Amino acid sequence: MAQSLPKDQSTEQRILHAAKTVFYRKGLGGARMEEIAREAGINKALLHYYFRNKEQLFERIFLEAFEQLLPQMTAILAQDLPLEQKVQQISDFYNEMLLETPLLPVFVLNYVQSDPEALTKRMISVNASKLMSHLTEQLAQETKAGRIRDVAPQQLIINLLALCVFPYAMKPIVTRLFHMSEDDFRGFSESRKQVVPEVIMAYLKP
Amino acid sequence: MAQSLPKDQSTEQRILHAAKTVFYRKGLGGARMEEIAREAGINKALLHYYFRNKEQLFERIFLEAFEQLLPQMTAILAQDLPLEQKVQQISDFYNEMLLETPLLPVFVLNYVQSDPEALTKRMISVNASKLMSHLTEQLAQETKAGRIRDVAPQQLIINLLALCVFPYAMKPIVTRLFHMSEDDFRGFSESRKQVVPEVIMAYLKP
DNA sequence: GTCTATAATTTGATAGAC
DNA sequence: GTCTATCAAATTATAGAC
Repeated sequence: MAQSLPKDQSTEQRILHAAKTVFYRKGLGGARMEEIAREAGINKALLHYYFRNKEQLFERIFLEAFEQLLPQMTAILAQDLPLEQKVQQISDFYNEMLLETPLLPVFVLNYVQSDPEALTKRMISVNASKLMSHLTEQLAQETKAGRIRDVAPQQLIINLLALCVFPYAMKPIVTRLFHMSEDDFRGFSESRKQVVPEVIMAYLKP
Repeated sequence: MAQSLPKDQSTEQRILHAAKTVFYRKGLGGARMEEIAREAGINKALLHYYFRNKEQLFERIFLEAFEQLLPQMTAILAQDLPLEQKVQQISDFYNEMLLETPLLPVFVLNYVQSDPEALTKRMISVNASKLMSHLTEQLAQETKAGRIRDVAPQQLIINLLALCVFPYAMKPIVTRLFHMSEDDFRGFSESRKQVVPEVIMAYLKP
């Protein structure tokens, strides 16, 4: 615990940061403990001293990543706000977060796809029942008031998530396809903040 | 299971099919040659007899997968058709193809993300210049004619691809989130064929 | 073409000194 | 807490018989 460096990160913190870097890029199967250790500036033995094994270290990284993906959207949707504001908040949140962590979506999706029990064994219940009923009710009200047309809540959620997340999942392809520099992509990301709500609200327009 | 069937697939075909199954699910790093051999009903030695090493086998699978992702859309967009029909064709194509091969998107995206040179070293030029100029012109015409509003071609392409592909990239999460059976998901996929063009055309509406 | 057996590496994990 | 050295298991790849 007693770390000599006052302002520097603790060894555990550096390990977690290194693990994130390597796991995000290579996945569980492709990542090497050796590489994580090197990235953290230590050796394998010390890595195993902090985290008994690879699985345990991965678990830590994966859960934190997953938490940033779905729950954030459900949290915003659960608020008591006009629909349009929710959509804007979600768009802002994802586009800002994923500009900083563009590897996160594919990292999560890849592991979920590779391990059929990735979600079940962690009781990631994705407690959507309450959320869905809340959203369904809000949509019904807005529809009744004639402010939006009648659409399925599931389709809305999927569309919203797709428009927010997918551009980052394909970042390497997007940048190559459109000959974007890192700066270009930042501008693109910024523009998505407006485009996503535009698309969603146009879709909802009566 | 002796494979003495005359019209049955050749050994090479069965290997490729097995490799697809395993690579799609586990990725390059997570896949085991042993598992591919078992899936193909042969042993490792014979696997190496047909494909010298893992990389070479993977290359074959990856390139075929990538070809199904982007080029199909560009091919449809390059046709001489009204915009709305193109969008519908693209929606139909992806939703039908990905219902059968839902693991494909994450497989491709994961490898592209894991290897920074995945695209460059294969001169996957993604020759979009010609496509982009063609699409840009069509959008300009439709805009001038007052049939659609003025939107950036890049945003349109990304939106279209996101709406088509992302639901399958998140299939495990979607099914869990909405408590869908395989049959439910088939219905969901079918409904996407209409939803995607609805969203896109609403976005384009003046 | 297909197999068994085995070589050659890689890699996750541990032992033990400091 | 951190390191060096090393083990044990897993995994890719090859040799050689049939």
